[in-house]
Amino acid sequence: MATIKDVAEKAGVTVTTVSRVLNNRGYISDATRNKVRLAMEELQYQPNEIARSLMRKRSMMLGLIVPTIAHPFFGQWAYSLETHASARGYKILLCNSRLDEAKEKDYIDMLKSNRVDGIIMGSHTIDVREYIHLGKPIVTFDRRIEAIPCVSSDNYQGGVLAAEHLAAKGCRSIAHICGNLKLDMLGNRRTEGFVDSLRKYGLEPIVVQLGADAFDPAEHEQVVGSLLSEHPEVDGLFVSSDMIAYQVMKVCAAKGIRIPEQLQLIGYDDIPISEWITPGLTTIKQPIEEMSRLAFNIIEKLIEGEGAELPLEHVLPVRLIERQTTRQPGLLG
Amino acid sequence: MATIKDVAEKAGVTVTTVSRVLNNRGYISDATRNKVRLAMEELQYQPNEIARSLMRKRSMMLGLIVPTIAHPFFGQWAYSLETHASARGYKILLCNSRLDEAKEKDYIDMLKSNRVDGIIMGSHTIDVREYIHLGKPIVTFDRRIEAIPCVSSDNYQGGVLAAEHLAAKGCRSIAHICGNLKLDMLGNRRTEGFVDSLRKYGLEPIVVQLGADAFDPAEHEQVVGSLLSEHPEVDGLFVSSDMIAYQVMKVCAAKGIRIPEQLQLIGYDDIPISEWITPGLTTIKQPIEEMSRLAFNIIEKLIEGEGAELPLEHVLPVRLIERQTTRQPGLLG
DNA sequence: ATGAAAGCGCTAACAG
DNA sequence: CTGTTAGCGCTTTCAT
Repeated sequence: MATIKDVAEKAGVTVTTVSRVLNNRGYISDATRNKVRLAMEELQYQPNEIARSLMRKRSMMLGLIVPTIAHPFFGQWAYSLETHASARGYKILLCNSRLDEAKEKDYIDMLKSNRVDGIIMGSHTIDVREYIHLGKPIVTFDRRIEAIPCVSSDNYQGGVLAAEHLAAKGCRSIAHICGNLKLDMLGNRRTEGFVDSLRKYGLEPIVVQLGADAFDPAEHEQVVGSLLSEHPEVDGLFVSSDMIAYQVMKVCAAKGIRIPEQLQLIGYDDIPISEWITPGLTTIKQPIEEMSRLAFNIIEKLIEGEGAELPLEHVLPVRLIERQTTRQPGLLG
Repeated sequence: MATIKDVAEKAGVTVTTVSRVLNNRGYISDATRNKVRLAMEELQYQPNEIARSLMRKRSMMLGLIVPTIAHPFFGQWAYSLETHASARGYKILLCNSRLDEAKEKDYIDMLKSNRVDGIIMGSHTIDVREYIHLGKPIVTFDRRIEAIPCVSSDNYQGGVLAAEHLAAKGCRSIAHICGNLKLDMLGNRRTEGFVDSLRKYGLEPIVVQLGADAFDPAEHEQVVGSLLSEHPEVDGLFVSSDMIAYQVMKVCAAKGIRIPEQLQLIGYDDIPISEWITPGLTTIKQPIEEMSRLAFNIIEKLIEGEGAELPLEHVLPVRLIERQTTRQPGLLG
């Protein structure tokens, strides 16, 4: 590939001059500017961003760590994030941590070595907590770590909404399936909100945690299966993601449990499909677009050194989307 | 951040020596090696990969261009790809082209400027075809461009399988919804295979194309809606992605069309949810894992300069997964 | 076994 | 308005 030097020689000027027209800095006569432009054209010159990054100490790269981009929620989130980032000239380095401590650490090291300007973490395990003392802008999603800014949706409120909805729909025997509560994610507050709220109604839900491998469908199915077998009396179920809700549907279909007549179901996230399938999934909608925009804005501010006055917690509202996996008003018993 | 120079000073050696222990090259006494190691520890030194890339002319970065990572198929694909890449020390730069010509070009320029070692294109528009004369390793997914290696699944066969299945299930009035055929993607062969095959049965399907904005749910819904309104006789429908199949389900639910009794439906991709929902979606499964591994292997070979003997087309088999949106054997009329 | 020096491609004073 | 020079952090001959 042509370098700035090649362009300079072809145009009969020095590299400084070429650099000037490249960056629109300082005075250049139209004549030389045109000569340089022409040389660039002819050589199909493309400035080497690696060299620029080295010089400027600014890579315009952001590290994005998610548990897995294959999960629809993180896919949408990453999409929005990348859209905002690229609109501002930032590129995204994609990392799938699989919620694995060692991998997370390796990715963080990798991102530091590659001198990304900032890191957006949608994933962190227990161990990574004390590990993040990189004097580098970070923002987390749904994970509070010390003095690191965090954007999340109102998980507690999401749990409350689900609880109130099931209670209002007449459920008496309620269960809840959530991710591993040991992972210390704000998502756990969904469970807290749900349980706290139900207790106000004098109800005590059965709570089941999924294993450490948070994205193993087979394990999920097994957990759902034994819950419904051991507790056939359950008539209301709140799960912590739409994906799990679908697995509940599968198990129910196999067991002949009708939704919502015998079991009312509420998911979390509101991924696009939830609106399309039959019965439509009642779920708690997270404001993905706002969350990703906010996360980007924060990291950009941090990079620009304007992070001082930013609050650490950014909690965005959620809302319950009522569809057909919970009973319709007319059918209320 | 500490530089190699800081380490050298702290250890009382020159940068050359530090570089040596960093790269395990040449002779170093154990004594100095340890001194250097210690200094690195104390300074929390992390080699600057940007400087290394500049020097080595090798960034260990791969550009990944997809229409949108928010689509479950590309999400899964990108996940697998990143898994293979990171296992071999490569990083992934994520680009969402939105199937927009201008954006694609910009991304390609960006990737060239950033000196990625190779590009994996899961997206290309008409215009980008002649644009790709970057003397850089590329592999495409589902898109044949001149002398560029391409991995795809057997799209034509996918169409054939769908046609045979619908015909065997007794459908007489068949329709097909596909992406924009102008986009010259191998995915179009699904339509060809489908139509060719049906004609052998003396059937002529109605073919409806989606608009240019391939991922606009509202538009999809509208297209599906008018197809089913204008052709109430349709009893078999093959759509080119599971996501569209779900929208068909929504429209059918609204119109009171029962699946599979009145309308049999086949999707494409076999995203995870398709197995869980009720009725389970009959669909054509693409071997995502193999396709991503192959794509990575090819790009790696290309980067290593061993691409000469590689064939240009890599077509992997698909298979039909029969579920409940097509009639069960026992119910055959 | 270690060091000195040049250079990767680019930017940024400082001259003139 | 343009050129000279130094340097970003690292690797790599070539000496010693």
